[in-house]
Amino acid sequence: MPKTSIAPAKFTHIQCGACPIRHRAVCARCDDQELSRLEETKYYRSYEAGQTVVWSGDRMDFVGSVVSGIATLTQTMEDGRRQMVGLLLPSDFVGRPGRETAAYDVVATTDVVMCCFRKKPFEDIMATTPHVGQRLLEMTLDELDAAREWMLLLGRKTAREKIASLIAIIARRDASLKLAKSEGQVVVDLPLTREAMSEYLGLTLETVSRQISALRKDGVIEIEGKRHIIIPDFDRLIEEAGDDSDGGFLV
Amino acid sequence: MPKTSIAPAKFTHIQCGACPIRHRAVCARCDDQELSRLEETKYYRSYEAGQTVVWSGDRMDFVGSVVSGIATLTQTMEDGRRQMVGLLLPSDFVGRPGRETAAYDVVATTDVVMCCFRKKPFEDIMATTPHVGQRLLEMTLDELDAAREWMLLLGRKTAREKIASLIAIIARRDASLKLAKSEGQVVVDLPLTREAMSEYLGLTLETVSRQISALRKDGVIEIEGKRHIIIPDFDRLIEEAGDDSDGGFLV
DNA sequence: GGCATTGGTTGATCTAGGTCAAGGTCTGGT
DNA sequence: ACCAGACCTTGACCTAGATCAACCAATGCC
Repeated sequence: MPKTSIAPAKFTHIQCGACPIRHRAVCARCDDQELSRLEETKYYRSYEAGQTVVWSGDRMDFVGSVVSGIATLTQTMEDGRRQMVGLLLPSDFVGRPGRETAAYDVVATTDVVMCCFRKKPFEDIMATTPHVGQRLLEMTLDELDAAREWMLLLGRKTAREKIASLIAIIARRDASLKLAKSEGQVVVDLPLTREAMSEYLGLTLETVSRQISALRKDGVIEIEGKRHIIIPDFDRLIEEAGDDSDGGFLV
Repeated sequence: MPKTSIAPAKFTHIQCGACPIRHRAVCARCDDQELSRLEETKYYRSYEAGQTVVWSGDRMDFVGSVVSGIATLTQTMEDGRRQMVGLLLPSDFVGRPGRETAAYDVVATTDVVMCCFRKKPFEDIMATTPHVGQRLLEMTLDELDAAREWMLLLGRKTAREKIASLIAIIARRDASLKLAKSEGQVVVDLPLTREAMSEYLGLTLETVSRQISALRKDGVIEIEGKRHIIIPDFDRLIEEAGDDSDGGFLV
């Protein structure tokens, strides 16, 4: 495609044309030259469920975003205590421009496809294309907000509130939500094992299991199988989560 | 001291000439025009210890950075449980470009001087001056890292480890460190009450008090008065903090 | 100087959640 | 069909930290 004159506000997305979710993607109004420079270095990688994408401390020479599946960022202490510090859903960004080595373990929780860019060219484009950096700033600020909400959860919520919060958080970001919500109830498929939930919430997996059972017994949620959850009354769940600010979403 | 000619390679900082700490400030290599645009909207505000700078949910039409003193970001649940989610030391940035209302209570823990810019002009400058956004991205990424370290602390560390971690964190950012370190021991003045510490750490203030006493009894720290702490062996403190990655600082 | 207030310590007791242990259920492989 | 292994649940018991309460030491105010 030949470069035409000054295009009228082209909204292009760095990651790729194929990535289904655009609204949170690293996006830019790039001209063709910029786009092609990125396209050159773009590539896809797939990971199987359970596979580690990068180990904390390892050299990480790419950045990217999750196209499909779910990955986590986790910190580990010497004695093995683990705390999840990031939950990466499709469209989320991975990697830090300007950093050499990974600061956290990145693990594929389900099968994951990622859209990657080698870091060096990406950084070059960031330096020359303000849009990219601006979008990245926006996304990083969102992540910081999420981290702070998460800190309240870790520091002050009870186990029951933590579980309710997690279910609400996942429900809010789950695509299935929009469909099911209109039918009066919210349905979620938990993409995490009980152990992963415990690492997210700062609990043991036994406590997670018990509190899920308790919420079921009290009618806050219904469970089919292990992972499929029906929320008959979302407001009730929010109440159980003890959320003050509900993330400004869906209430 | 009279102002001399145009300094070579102007590294100017948005916040102001007076702000003592420059390395973490929102900095830019601005030309004179850009600088003057910012100068126009710059102003200082002082707050007394204990005073609330902004309430969560309030309109916040400025951004700024801490010049002196210490402020905190805190989240509160309906029933009054409180969790600190940000500790703002001199040079730290406050406020989120692109957001209308404050998401957290901002409280001056000590007397605080802040260097502020009205948000609208600041955002305009961000849009036209890439350096500013780039610096802000860098700072936000640092904050995100700090938040994730904090999440590990909240989710997995024992009360004793939390206290040791907090002392280490403050010591690392304390200016007095450099002097004292060279003399073989590290000296810190805790800028927080026991209650503020408990809100930082997700503990009660009684537990904070007890664990500080315990660390003193075990010789990890020495205490003069209530707030003045001497760390005879910083490595020992780090060990007590259970830190895996020690923030890449001072070890 | 007396007294209230704020910030801190310490003790006694209670409990939410951790730990240890025994099963249960599902899935895939042979 | 049987088995192994991952994943989950539930029970019994224990402990770190919360809660409740008394008290101490500065500081500021009249």
